[in-house]
Amino acid sequence: MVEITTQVGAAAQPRAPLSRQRVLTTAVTLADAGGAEALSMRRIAQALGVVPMALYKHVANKNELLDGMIDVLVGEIDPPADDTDWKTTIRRRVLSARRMLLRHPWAPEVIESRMKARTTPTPVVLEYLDSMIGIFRAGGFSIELVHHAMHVMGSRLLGFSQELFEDSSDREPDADTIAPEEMAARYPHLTELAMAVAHDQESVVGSGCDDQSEFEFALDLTLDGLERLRGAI
Amino acid sequence: MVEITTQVGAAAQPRAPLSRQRVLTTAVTLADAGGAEALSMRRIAQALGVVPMALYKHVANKNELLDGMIDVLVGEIDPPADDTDWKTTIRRRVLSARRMLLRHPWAPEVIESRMKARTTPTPVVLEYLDSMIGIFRAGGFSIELVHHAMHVMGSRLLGFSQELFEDSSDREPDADTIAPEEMAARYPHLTELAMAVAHDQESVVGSGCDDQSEFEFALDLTLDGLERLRGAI
DNA sequence: ACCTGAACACCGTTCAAGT
DNA sequence: ACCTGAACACCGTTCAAGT
Repeated sequence: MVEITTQVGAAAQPRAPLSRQRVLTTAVTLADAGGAEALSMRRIAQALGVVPMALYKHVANKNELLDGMIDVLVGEIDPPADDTDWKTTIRRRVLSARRMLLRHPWAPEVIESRMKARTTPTPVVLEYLDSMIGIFRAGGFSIELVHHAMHVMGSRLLGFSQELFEDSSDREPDADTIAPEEMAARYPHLTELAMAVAHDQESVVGSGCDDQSEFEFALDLTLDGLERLRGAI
Repeated sequence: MVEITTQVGAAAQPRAPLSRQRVLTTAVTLADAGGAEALSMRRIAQALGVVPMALYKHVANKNELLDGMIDVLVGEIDPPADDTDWKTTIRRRVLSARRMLLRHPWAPEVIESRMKARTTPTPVVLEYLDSMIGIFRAGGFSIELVHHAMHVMGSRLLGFSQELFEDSSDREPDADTIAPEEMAARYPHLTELAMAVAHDQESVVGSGCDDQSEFEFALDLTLDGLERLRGAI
């Protein structure tokens, strides 16, 4: 009964042989479905129909697996266009990174935790950063200003500077829900802002705040600020 | 033997009675020393000389404990000055938040993970955000622009927009160290930048990149950009 | 009524015993 | 030589048994 899957072929190999790539993409799929907390060596192995120890032939340990997953994500970011100005190229690429991130909401947390620990980013990430720097340089930025620019862009380079709070659906149940009138009394400014935003978009069904255009607003404010400094620093 | 610590006093109570505050500050101290991964209910209990289950009288579960720890950190941010303009007030407060964060390097990861999950931020965080919004409003910002501003500031409000990579000391050992000449060949732009930064600060002993001034550069670029829009939006 | 030890259902990773 | 089951040292949390 247990042997059913392997006894058919002459070579007696599992249907699709395990590979680093297959381990990584399975892990990404698992995280997409269940979040970062659903990622365990044991569960990945189970999803692949394999004993947990089999994974250790393809990744040294869990941290290396997480690094590999980040590489998979960076690979999903569109390559730079080479037929337009620096600003458009950077803008498109960052927005592509953001789209990637929306497909993998667990990524910021994992990237955050891994960037704290690693000695050097993986070659894939280095290549990506190098390419970004190259775009600024080709656009006429001094190396000093490029350095500032990379810091200013910060995590936006990888598609996020985290929204302080995710949208309201899909949350843990809230223990201490507060009455709206008490909310308004205690946090008057927050309430004013929430009402203004809601009123602004009364036609839209959603959360009352368009994260995408807010992201673009921040991105453009930053890019415009950098452009103003180009040549001056 | 086991009874030694409790049999002395008449009331037979542990030396310092457990309290939510003591649980939280102990957890913060533990994380400061060992990072986010060192934070376990069992270890916190051990540090308090208590059985793990005793913690559950003061926090509902680990997530609520993490939220409580974030509240402790927000409490460390200096209150706003009220004798100066909006820009100085925001700037000082954000820099105070950043100093808090430098004392607690595990915080961004924890904040990131908790903000993904919670329904509503804790009252302490809400109060902090409300106060920030109030400063912008008092500075003559329209509610629409304040909304944009809060998004633009993003995680910088809590003292971080994460440095993509931490400084080089205190890292995991690096498996695949690369030869400098191969580094230069593969990542020319990255190398140019690294060299320029190193040369820039040859007098300084440290990592060759002043994170503090880079943070301030990004902060000021953002604040200046917002000021330019004040009144226009 | 209160407290808590043991237990449950998990982890990542090691390692020796099996083929 | 290769593979892997069992084991180790952990988790967060439940719950019944003890006082």
